[in-house]
Amino acid sequence: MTRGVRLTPIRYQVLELIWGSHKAVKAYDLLDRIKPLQPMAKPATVYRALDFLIEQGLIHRVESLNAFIGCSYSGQQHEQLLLICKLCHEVEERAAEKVMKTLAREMKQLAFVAHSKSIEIHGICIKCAQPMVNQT
Amino acid sequence: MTRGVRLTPIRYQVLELIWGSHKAVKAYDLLDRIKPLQPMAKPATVYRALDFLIEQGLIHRVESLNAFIGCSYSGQQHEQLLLICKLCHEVEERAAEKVMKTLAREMKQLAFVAHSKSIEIHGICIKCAQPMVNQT
DNA sequence: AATTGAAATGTTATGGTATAACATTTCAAT
DNA sequence: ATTGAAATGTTATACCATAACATTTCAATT
Repeated sequence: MTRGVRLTPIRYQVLELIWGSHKAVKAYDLLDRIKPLQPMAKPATVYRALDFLIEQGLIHRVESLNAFIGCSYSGQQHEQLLLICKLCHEVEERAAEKVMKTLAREMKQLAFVAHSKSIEIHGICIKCAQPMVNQT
Repeated sequence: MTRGVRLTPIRYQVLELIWGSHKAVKAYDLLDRIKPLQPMAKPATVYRALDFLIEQGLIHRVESLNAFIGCSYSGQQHEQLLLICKLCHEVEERAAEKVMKTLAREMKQLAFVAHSKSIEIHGICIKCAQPMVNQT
């Protein structure tokens, strides 16, 4: 039986597109952008690749945007929060260990067994806030 | 100019339906369920009511479910996390002040100005875990 | 009581997101 | 060469959400 995980051309192309953007990417935008490479591509093509990449921990789904972002800590731990800038739309991933620890303590206290977490913060990133400061 | 906020029949009916459920409710389910009361109702009818109720802080959108849940702390603070049980599908809202404080500290350190937060934890709630324990 | 203007609702249409179901192909292990 | 699971192709459809414009409601004003 084959046991190796296969990063096929389609999957790789989707991954490249996602990793090439610091903004979250939408499934149908991905579809448009892989069509030149994979003229046969249809929604299912993209969604299957996305499912695979998420399973492998190579990308994350951004629930509040219905979009996808490359994982900055691939292979490592899998607790992170996402900082989503309303201005530049860039998404930053942070491990935020203290937050996660506090959260874990809280869950334990409530006897809630967490399987997965979606922590998404919308606001203004430092790069977008800085220029405003300079306009004194 | 009218300044009072108006909880019209449609809005009230939608709110009642959402508050009557401990599970997150989908927009089109709401549509089906208000149709007996409001035969004219269409998707926009429901989505407008939902927008209003969210603005007023009476309900929350559950991003990871594309669904809506009543707010347990209406009118008060508005930092909360949602615990979503995979088994019974009930959603519990928690203020989790320690978590929020830790998160605020983290945001400050990163100079990220948070406007809104979506913190959704999927797992098994205490009520659903308990029965398993009893099956010794 | 009539006027008025904003808020709310009615209505039609469409766009965006995602998956089910079944057919076919690929590919590594045998 | 065979084979069987994984991947992909293909068609269809379901689900989620909003745009745009028409009409109605209703409280404040005249």
